[in-house]
Amino acid sequence: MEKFIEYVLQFGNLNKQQIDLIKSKSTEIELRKDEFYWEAGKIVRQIGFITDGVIRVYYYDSKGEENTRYFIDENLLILDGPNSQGNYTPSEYLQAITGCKLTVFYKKDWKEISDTIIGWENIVQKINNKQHTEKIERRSILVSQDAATRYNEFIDKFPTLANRVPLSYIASYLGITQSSLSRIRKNIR
Amino acid sequence: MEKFIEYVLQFGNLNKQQIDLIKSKSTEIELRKDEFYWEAGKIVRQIGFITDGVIRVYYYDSKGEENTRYFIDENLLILDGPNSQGNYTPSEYLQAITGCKLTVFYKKDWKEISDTIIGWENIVQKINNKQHTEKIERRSILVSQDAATRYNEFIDKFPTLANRVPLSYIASYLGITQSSLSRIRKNIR
DNA sequence: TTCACTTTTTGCCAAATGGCAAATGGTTTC
DNA sequence: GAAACCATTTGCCATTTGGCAAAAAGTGAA
Repeated sequence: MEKFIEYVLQFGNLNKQQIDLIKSKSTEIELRKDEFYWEAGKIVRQIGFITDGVIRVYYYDSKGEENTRYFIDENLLILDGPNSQGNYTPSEYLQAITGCKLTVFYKKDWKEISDTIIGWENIVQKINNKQHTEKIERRSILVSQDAATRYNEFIDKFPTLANRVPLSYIASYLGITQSSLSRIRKNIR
Repeated sequence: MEKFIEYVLQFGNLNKQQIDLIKSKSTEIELRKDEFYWEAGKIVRQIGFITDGVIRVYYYDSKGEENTRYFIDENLLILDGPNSQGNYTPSEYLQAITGCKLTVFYKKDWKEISDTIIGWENIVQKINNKQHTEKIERRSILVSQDAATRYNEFIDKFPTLANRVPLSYIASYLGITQSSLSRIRKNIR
């Protein structure tokens, strides 16, 4: 919980009363390895903030191939549809690839926070924009560099992940086959 | 101008008075081919909406190579920093690659619209989120598919562009060399 | 038209990557 | 420990892509 507050305070000020409101509406949950946070086609009922662990976001492309779009790690706010109102049904899967801890807010409570705290929407928007920008920048690297460089970028960004998650996930994120990734790792050794 | 109003109305309702306010604050500008809309390092002073033409977004990577991050075409709202407030200095270049027409709003006027029209920020946020999502999805395709497929996606998305802009821009967007792209086009013919 | 300049295509070869299958290594279950 | 199962590495070869330079095609100015 504290992690979430601390994170939010980077984007705007909150007084004690407001912080208490947020705390009172939050719930801590844990996901076991391989458990899903979202599943494509199922309505999303909560807003989540990852405090520990890593989640993998993937989808199925037009050929039915599974594609890892990105990994999301600590200090990331998982909003849902455009503005977290109404029902949202994602087309992606969000799966915990390590044990994860999240601070979550049910839609109704989130709305109450929005309605009560002036400036809350603005803060959330700032966070959302920052996250989007980072995602696009990371994706850009994945397009313009060769596979070994892409893998190194991945290692820089997720140093603890390289040896903890299936190679196939990483390969799919980098846009190469598992065999190629295995050979790249061999060369680095 | 009408194009902008029409676009905005897809995301929320506005009454005549509100529409008139927006119209009164807008300016139409044109960019000649190759002219810059943004330049890295220069403060952005306006919010723009493209009604005609195509703009290329590029940056220089750590090796000093120019990389085309994406093309933006009609009906795209070019916001600046997280919430279009204060001064924002981009690290990207936005260059018109065809003649372009834009509806623009100066920061001060944009703020007045925000302050006057209740729900405006919400509409803008919806637009922004939609645009971000589309960008990420397009980038995803660029990572997971082979070069010919990527080029076909590009043609689908920007059918009029293929023969109007330098090959090097397209190649850089697709993450391949110009020679490779030339060969891919040869195979398609 | 001719010249100068830029963009695109092509040839050649090296390097990177994919596809497939077998071998190896690790983990879990009984 | 043995067997079954899954993940990773490796070999082999075909295909794709890159790097470089020259040729060809296109463009604009005089």
